[in-house]
Parts: sequence; C-alpha cells; structure tokens
Amino acid sequence: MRLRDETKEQAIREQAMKMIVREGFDGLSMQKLAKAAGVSPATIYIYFKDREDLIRQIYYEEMQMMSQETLRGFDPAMHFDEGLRVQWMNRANYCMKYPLRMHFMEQMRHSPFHEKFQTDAQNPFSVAMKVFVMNAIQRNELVKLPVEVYWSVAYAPLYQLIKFQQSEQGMPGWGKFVLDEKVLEQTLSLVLKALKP
Amino acid sequence: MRLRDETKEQAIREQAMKMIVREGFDGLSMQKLAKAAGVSPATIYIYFKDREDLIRQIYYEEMQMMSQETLRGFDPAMHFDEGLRVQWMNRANYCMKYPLRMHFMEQMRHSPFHEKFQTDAQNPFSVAMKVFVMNAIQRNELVKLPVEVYWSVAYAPLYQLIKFQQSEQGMPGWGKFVLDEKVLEQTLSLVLKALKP
DNA sequence: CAAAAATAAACGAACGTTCTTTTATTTAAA
DNA sequence: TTTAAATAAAAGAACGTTCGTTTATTTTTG
Repeated sequence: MRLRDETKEQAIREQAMKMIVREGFDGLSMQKLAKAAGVSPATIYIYFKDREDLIRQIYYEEMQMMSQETLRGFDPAMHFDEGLRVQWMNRANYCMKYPLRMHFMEQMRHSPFHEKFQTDAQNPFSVAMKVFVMNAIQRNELVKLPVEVYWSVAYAPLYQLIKFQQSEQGMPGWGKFVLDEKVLEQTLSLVLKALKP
Repeated sequence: MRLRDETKEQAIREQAMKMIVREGFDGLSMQKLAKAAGVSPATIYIYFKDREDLIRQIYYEEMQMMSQETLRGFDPAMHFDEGLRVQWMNRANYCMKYPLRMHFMEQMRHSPFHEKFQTDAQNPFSVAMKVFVMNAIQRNELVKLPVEVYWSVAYAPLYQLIKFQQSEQGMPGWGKFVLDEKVLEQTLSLVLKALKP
C-alpha cells in the first residue's frame, strides 16, 4: 500500500488560503487549486470530500490554531488587565507571524460560511473566555456588562487595527499606517480605560 | 423610443445583494440573478458592463447612501461627545432600517473587492471625519492619537455589536443577543470614556 | 417608423466532480 | 531472497452542468 504524501495536503491547504485571500471565494476553483498545489484535481478529493468540506476543514484547523495561540500563557484566573494584555499580544503576534492565516480567517468570519460552520460553545476557548469575564466582573476589575458589549469593546478595536495593517494603508488620505508596539499599547490602554470600573 | 424600466434595475440590485448576503460572492451568478429579478440575462448587461461592474456599482451606491445617512444631522464642528453620538445613532438606525444593505456592506468590506474598489480620500465623508477629529483634538475633547487608533476605538465596537445583532445570536453559549437602545448607550459611554482626555 | 429596451437562445470556457488507469509500497507465498 | 498479489495514492482525461457573456430577434414607445 502506498503511503500518503502529507506535503501534498499541506500544499493544497496553503494554496487554497492564498487563492481565497487574493481573489475571494469566487476565485477558488478546484482545478486552479490543483494546478497551484502541483497536484491532480482528483487528489484533492482524496483528502477532502468536496469543495465545501475543503473550506470547512481549513477553517476548523485555523480556528483551532488561532485559539491555541491566543490562549498561550493565558489563565482565566488572571487579573483582568494582565489577561487582556496577554490575549492582545498573542493575537497581534499571531497576525504578524501568519498574515495569510489571519487574512483568511478575517474573510471567513465575514462570509456566509461563518454562520454555516458554527462552532460549539463547549470548546476550550469559549469556556476560558467565559470564566475569565465572570471572574473579572466578580472581582470588580471589569465593569458589569453583557458579554457582547465586553467583546465589542475589548477586541473589535484590535481586529480593526490589524485590518488597517493588513490593507497596507490606514484611513484614506492620512498616509501609511504601521501597527507597532507603541500603537498597540496605546490602544490597549484606551480599551482598559473604558472597561475598568 | 422605449424608455428604461427603472424598476428592473432596482430589482437586479436588490436581488444581487440578497444573493451575495445569503450565499456569498460564490452564489452570485448572472443567470440565477436574472431569474430572481424576473429579467433576461441580457437585460442585466444593459445596465451593467459585466459582473464586476455590477458589484462595483452596487457597492458605490450603497457606500454613498450609508455615508449620507451617517452624516445626517452631523456637523464636523460639533462637540466630540455629541458628534460621536450622532454618528453612532445614525449608523445603528441605518442598520435597523436596512439590514440587508448593512449585511451586504459588511461582507463587501472584508472581501478582496474592498481593496480593488478603493474610494478616494476627497469624498465628503472622509473630509468631514478628518475635520471632526482634528477639531476635537485641538479643543482637547479627544485624546491625541493616530486616526486609525481613533477609528478602531470609536467605531469598531459599534460594528461588532451590529454583527452580533445580524447573526441573530451573540457569543456562543450565552443566549440570544438584542441590540437595543440601552446596550447602544452603554457601549457608547464606554467608548467615550476611553477617548475623552 | 425609428430606436432603444428587452428577450430567447446560444456561445465557448470553466466549473466541480468522477472514472479509469498508472504508480508506489506493503505483504507474504515461493 | 525473490517475486507477485494486493491496495491505496495519485494522475489524466473526461463527464455533464453551469458559468459569464453575446448575438439575433422581437417588443415597446416617443
């Protein structure tokens, strides 16, 4: 029996992300993907049931990787300031390290696939976040508010900064924008100011 | 000479947005669109040069409408608190009134089309925003910071709230989320707290 | 009746997927 | 140790369908 060449699967995943980021879901065709990955179209169907399964599998794996990196060095029992900072820096680092993956996820999150591929609420990431927020509120390190409000104030600004950085230009007419340590710290401190009692 | 039936063009635009919102750019085919709009495929090409032009035109028109609604009752000379509140409420109202349009724009903004269809920095909206921010900083009603940081803290949380609302469910595992006046005010006050000196 | 709007039908190209064949590797009888 | 059966990976070519777009024609109306 012939063994699977795992580099082929990885090439398929990588090229698929590239195509989606560059041309959108429109631009992802199985035949073009096969060519880009240096593989026969039929080979893709050994690893993935169909086109949607391909997208779904990549999404789930990337989701898991990102969650894992986001939780690195994080403990739900942490003081709110510290916990939020750890998560910000983890996310920012991940984005700098893997811009393609981040870009892919960003596009995923705002497509109809996102609702189609709902993740369950029992995954480690959701659980950790839930505990973290409840702890912080109980200890009076965080103002009491609905999770959605918390999430919107705590992380949406970060993702917007990352989007500015990705697009290689910030607001139209204000010149180039670079997301460096200083800007990150500045924004985080504003967010903390908003959320702390 | 026969006159154009403007309802046809409107039907095409409307159905195109619906298809894109429901199935993504993948799901927008000219033949399906023609059928949905009750029109012949060839008719679409009377109003739009090609598929990309169709998307571009819809995008530009929606962009313009949204900008216009966002600036309703707004004056760049306003006090920062008031100006920001007006914009928040305008955006929120627009989203409640036209969820389809908002959803379409949200999807647009995070697709490769967004970078392809760059808008110029001289449009009334960008200009008004620029003046507003510079005024507020000069009057010491707003902390001094890069525009991108301002934008991220001031509006990203609002758009995230709207996204939660659109998805008909907030964070996984926390029950349903509704974006009402109270939540909006609460979040806005947090944002103001962050941005005011 | 002139002219533009609107259509039905059709074009070649590209789509997702599958069918058939070949290739590589393991297994085990000789 | 040799060799051939067995099996899954991988490939290439092709399937029928749908794609975006155009052409030829009809319909509508100033």
